[in-house]
Amino acid sequence: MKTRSVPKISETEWEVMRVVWEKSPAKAAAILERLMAKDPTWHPKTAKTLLARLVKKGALEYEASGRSYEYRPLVTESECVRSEGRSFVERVFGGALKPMLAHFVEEAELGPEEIRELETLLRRKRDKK
Amino acid sequence: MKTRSVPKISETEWEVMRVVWEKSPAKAAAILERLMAKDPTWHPKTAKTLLARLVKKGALEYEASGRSYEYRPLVTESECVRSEGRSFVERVFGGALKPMLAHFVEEAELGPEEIRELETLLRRKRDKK
DNA sequence: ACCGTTCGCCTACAACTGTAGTCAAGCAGC
DNA sequence: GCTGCTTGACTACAGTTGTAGGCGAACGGT
Repeated sequence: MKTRSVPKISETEWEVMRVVWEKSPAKAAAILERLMAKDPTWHPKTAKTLLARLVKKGALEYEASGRSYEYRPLVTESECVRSEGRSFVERVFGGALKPMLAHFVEEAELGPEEIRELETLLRRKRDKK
Repeated sequence: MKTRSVPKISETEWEVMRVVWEKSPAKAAAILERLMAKDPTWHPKTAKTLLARLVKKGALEYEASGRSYEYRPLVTESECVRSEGRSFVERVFGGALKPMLAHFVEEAELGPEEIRELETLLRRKRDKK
């Protein structure tokens, strides 16, 4: 699996990307609407600029559809999540995964339900190994 | 515990901060030396600039010691880790902790040793709850 | 006392970010 | 067919980040 390098998605751009992943393919207007639903302070122009930048970065592509564009992702959410995750662990924990997991397990507000799910994941991981 | 807002530490600044946390209090020269030990491409001037910026941001303070400065952190590593962690989960997972943990458990290269430690953490978490 | 070395201070500068305004072209209704 | 709203293209602009250069003061050796 060739990890064709994922473009670096900035903080605000992630917000946009998450909408596009969710509703792809989506028109700018629809994306904006969704963004504003979550956070009414979004300005149309700002969203537009970000879409354009994401296209330039190669994170999105568009296809003209009548008067407007339909955007769709060029990178998958998991790719980006993996990439951001790696960079995060690298930056904050110097690459050490276990301390990172330990930290979050401590921090997290997890219900017993979720804890059990994670335990299952770990067990499977251990066995499969 | 008043979460006096942690200044935003950038990618490269984290590298510097990790050294300072490790060796505090430390003179610029010592910090630079440590940085170069890990990555010889560090330029003295660059490190200096970052130290100054971190001071301006309120992440470090210094105290004159003879001809040079001794730097020491004004924010603890855990504070910063918590803060970065929150922002990361927010940005990439929309705030959902469990999916985040699940992701890393899947991704991670963990030895059976480490898996057991994590299982223990989870168990304790569950019982204590 | 002089000179090179060391430091910190200020400056530079391009790329990237967040945030938004201007402009021109086109479709939509009157 | 003309007018106005929609939409994308281009422009703006300050703040942050990565990377470093120049300058002047002080230190340390000769």
